[in-house]
Amino acid sequence: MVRGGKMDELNQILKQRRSKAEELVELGVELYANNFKPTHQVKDVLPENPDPAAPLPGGSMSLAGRIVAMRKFGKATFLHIQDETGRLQIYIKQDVVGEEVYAIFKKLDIGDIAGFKGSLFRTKTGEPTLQAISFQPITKSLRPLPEKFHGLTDVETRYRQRYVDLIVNPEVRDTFRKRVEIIRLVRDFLVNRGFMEVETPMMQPIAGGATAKPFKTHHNALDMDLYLRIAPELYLKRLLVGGFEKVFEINRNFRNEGLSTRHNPEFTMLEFYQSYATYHDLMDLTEEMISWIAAEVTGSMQITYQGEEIDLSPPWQRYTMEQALREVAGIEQAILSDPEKIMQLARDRGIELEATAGPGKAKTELFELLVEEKLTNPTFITEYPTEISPLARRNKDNPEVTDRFELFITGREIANAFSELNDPIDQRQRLEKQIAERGDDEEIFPELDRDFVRALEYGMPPAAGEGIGIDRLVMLLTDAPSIRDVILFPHLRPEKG
RNA sequence: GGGUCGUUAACUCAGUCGGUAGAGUAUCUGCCUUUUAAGCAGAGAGUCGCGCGUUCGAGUCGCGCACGACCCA
Repeated sequence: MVRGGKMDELNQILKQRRSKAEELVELGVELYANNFKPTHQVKDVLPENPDPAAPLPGGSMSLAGRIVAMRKFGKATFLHIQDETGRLQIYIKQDVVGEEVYAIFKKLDIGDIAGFKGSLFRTKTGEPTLQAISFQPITKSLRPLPEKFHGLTDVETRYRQRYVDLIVNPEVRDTFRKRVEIIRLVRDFLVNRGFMEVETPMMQPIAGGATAKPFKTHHNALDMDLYLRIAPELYLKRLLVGGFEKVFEINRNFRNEGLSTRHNPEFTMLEFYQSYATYHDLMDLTEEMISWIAAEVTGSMQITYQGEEIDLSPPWQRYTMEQALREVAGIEQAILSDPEKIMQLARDRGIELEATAGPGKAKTELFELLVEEKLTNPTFITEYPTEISPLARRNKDNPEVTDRFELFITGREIANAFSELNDPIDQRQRLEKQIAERGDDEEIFPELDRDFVRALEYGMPPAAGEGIGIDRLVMLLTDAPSIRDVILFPHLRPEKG
């Protein structure tokens, strides 16, 4: 839906607001003043105790905020202002502020930002209220806010004009506060365990570390193509070679693929790497980190996601992929053990296997089809086939699988981790094999990252690394149905086509 | 990419069988000094997403397009 733009110039309400603004100027009011200094925020003056008898802070105070509701009674008005910390009722009446000041006040609109000075009292319903002795218009609003009762619900407008969404929908503000808190907690958790936060290139000459289509861009001065990174992995491992033993990065990745309730083209990823650790160590760490964050953010390790009860208290279920196919999907071991039979089963289920695909690929596809969505409570899946895990270390006892896990919660992949492959010769062969098998899609794996292999040749300590999709974690902990609800400005097509 | 649904006033939504475009909130005017979805009386406000077609006549029917949501790939 196309809204805004030149049509608005004709709109009655906008005209009225502009003419009110002119009237205020004629009365000597500065429409966009910047000299009001609030002494308090709403949270400072409201008692934590909702008891209507709780004592209120005394004395004179001044607060600023956006006017979000107004009830006018001729010569007196009740209004609510909203600042970052909450809403406060204000009572302003003519015989206190004087006729001239009150006449100016009457020209304010819902949506304007204003400052009020006064002292607190309780109304007869017990609501803490600022009795204004003076006020100052601070910022004139030329556009009306959405209706007070239903608010703004149109999702398109909410995403396009997130600023309006944030003004009128307190739960949206809460979600993004929680997002910030979750990221801070992740950071605290890792820093407290001796991890060092680093920044690695967002623009890379070779977009490696994952299998995805990258965005392409161009550096003019160097006259070279660059790719927005699809993962920081290969750079973080270079740092392990360099001698930093525990590193992490929380930053954006970019993937040039479809959009959905779980995919935004740019999304936030945590990746961390720990030298001398294995993927088993990271399962323990992940359990501890996510359950702790959940308790900090939601107050409990038992959460509800879209009506489903999720128990995040450790220990979490751990299955090998074969176990999951057996226990959750009910596939017989005789089939799982037979490469021909498992590939046939995959084809029978409608999975298209490329000529180069082996039984590992078939198992992975069957897992995604039959098991993933059933993993509601946190579940680690281990022993991913080597053929789909080019960067992971082979299992010592069974080279067909890797020392890798993925974590699923609410049927969605939340984390992916493995003991890192640090044998440069094996690494080179596996990357070359993957490039050879990439098919006709040349945008994926454009070429071998020779410098990465060279780094491994200097010797990378044994390490385990993990990626956690921060957006999905935030969705889980804020009960958000769509990734767009946890990204402030999600990607949308332009308004005017 | 495919399917389904949606797009009407600033916001939230009605709109019957194809026959003058509706409500609540918001806005404006008047009354109103403890209200809180304040109240009472009155008023103004529309490119019915865009285009083409069918028809005497289209918000309504058909086709196309745009944007969005959900499902599928």
